[in-house]
Amino acid sequence: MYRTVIRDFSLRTTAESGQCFRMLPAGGNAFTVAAMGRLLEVTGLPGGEFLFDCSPEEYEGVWRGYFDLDTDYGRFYSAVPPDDPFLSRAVAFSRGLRILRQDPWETLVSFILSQRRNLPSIRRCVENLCASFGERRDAGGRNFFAFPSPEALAAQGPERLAGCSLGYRAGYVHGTALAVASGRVDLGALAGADDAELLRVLCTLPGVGVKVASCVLLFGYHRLDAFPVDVWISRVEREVYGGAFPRERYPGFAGVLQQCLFFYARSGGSAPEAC
DNA sequence: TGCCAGGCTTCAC
DNA sequence: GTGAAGCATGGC
Repeated sequence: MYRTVIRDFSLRTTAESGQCFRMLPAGGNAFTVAAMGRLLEVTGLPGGEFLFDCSPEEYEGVWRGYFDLDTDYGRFYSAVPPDDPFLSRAVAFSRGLRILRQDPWETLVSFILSQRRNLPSIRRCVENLCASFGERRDAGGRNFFAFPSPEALAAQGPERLAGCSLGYRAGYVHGTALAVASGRVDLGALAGADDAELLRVLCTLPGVGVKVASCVLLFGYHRLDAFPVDVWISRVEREVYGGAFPRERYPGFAGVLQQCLFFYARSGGSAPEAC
């Protein structure tokens, strides 16, 4: 067990913001996280304290980085100008949200699955994939399934993947798994590419367009300039910003604000009449 | 029951 | 180059 105080961190907001699909409520203020081939339970305590059910070494070596706890998010939020009341409300509503440093492969497949689905449905698909083709692991007496490797998914036919309720996306996942498992696309080497090159290469994968690739940049490669535009953000841009969100005003962290806007919009946030 | 969901691909034009 | 249709399935 490891107990520590963390500023500007909300488990619930981070878990429910739609950036990850295996961070689930575990009763009270606790959440379980399956990531990086590990299972973790985190509990929010009074006074900004958090209890991690892992050793101090694992916290320092794995989870501190995964939750991006060394980044000062207060700096991002305080940069929001008062002349943008909608964004100000979105940021206040999303306080404590952090952009997780997720595995690029898991992020890539998860967001291929996300197209034309809602969050509960995506979570179910991801869990189906893990239970069917992921490696069974034991975490201190609790069993869970790691996210399946590219090789494991490439070895399945699309029809077997479709058995996980992937629908027409089964072919996309299979084709992408083949490209990664064969080495045609090297997700590790792409960590050294600039944003434009990374986006370009990801868009060569089946089922990956600009939106999915942008999500992989933001959530899998921690490129905080990436700004995925989905149906919710598109709606906000159209109804609040007259066409396009001024992302150029927020160099280096527009993606953080995108996630706040997405979370706020999905939660029912709407523009005031004055906007 | 019907609409919609963190879109992408294909095919006219 | 651009716009529209088609796509599988589940949640609400």
